[in-house]
Parts: sequence; structure tokens; C-alpha cells
Amino acid sequence: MSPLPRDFFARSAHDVAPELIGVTLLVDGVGGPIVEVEAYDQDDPASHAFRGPTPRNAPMFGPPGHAYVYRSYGIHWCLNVVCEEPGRAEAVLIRALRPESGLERMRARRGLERERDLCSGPGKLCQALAVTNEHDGLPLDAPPFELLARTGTPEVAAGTRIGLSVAADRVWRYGLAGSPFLSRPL
DNA sequence: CAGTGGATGCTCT
DNA sequence: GAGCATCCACTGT
Repeated sequence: MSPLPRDFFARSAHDVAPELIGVTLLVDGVGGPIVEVEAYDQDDPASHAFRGPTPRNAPMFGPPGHAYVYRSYGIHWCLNVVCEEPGRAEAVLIRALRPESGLERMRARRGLERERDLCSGPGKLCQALAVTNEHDGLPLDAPPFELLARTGTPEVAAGTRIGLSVAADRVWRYGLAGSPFLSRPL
């Protein structure tokens, strides 16, 4: 597998999101192919970028191809990849992946055995891959990150996003059709 | 299964 | 001071 092209993220999050399904994400060698993502753009009331730049969302207004990591509900971390429609702040939330590499490290970090539950949600995924605010703003084409292009063309399904109190009806969630590693079916 | 509620900390109003 | 881009344990069918 080869690294993603450098300009992969220099596009709208709506174009990038479905193409991330099947891309392998590794952090310090731990991870696997992405099976679920959600897109967020600047005109989106559910997006952290909606109300303009703040200290927290600064990476979203920075160059594409970098990580945006935020704390969720005071407990979990969530990982986004920053995209760039020219002049806009956009990102794709990585919600789930199929555990493939570093299974034992994932199990130890999660305190779980079941493979299906290791990375089936944004908070779980960050715990399994040990992603924290220390990764906020880091480039995705340099260690500890590794993104490997997919080899085939997976069947991508779309659905509504999860856990939102506004703009919950937008069909901006993408996943590998039928995968048992999704946070929820599509 | 489905539904409910608590944990917990930070950001922005 | 309110409100989270969540997860888990617990309840009740």
C-alpha cells in the first residue's frame, strides 16, 4: 500500500469523506482500514467551525492534511482530518475502523477483547489508537500518523450523522456497506 | 433488543 | 452556566 497523495485533503470534505472509506489509518503502527466517517463544513450548524475561528478549532482553519483533535463530553477524544475547500474550514470526523494492526495494544488500551468493539466509534477509536490532544494540529503524512491508499473500490453507503442536536438530518455520514465494525448500521 | 441517565472537563456565551 | 460531533452500565420488555 502506498501513502495518500499529498493533495488528497485539498478538496471539499464532501468529496474527501466517501473516499476515506477503505483508507488505512495507523498511529504508531496501530490501526486499520477506515469504515465510517462524517463530513463537517463551515456552513454547518453542527460544525465546530460554524461560528468562526477559536483557539480550539484553530487546526480546522489551518492547512489541509492535518489532524484536528478535540475532547468530547469531557471524557473522550475525537479525531478529524482537516480538508480545504478554498477559503473554507472543513473536516472529516473519523468514526470507526476495522482493527487490523496492533490488536493487542488496542485490547490493552480499551480493556476489551471483542474486536468488533475496539474501534466502533470516534471515542473508542482514539482510545484504541492512543490519540490525544498531543496529536492536535499534527500533519497526517508524518509519524506517528500513516495513511495508506486503498487498493480496491469499496461499496460506500451514506446515512444521517450521529449524536447531533442540530442539522442531524444531513446525509453526511459514510461507511463501508455491511461492515460489522461500524458504530451503528447505515 | 430499546431506552435512560451519569460521568466529566472544556469551550464559548 | 449551558451544552456538547460519546460511551457504558443499567433498566425493562
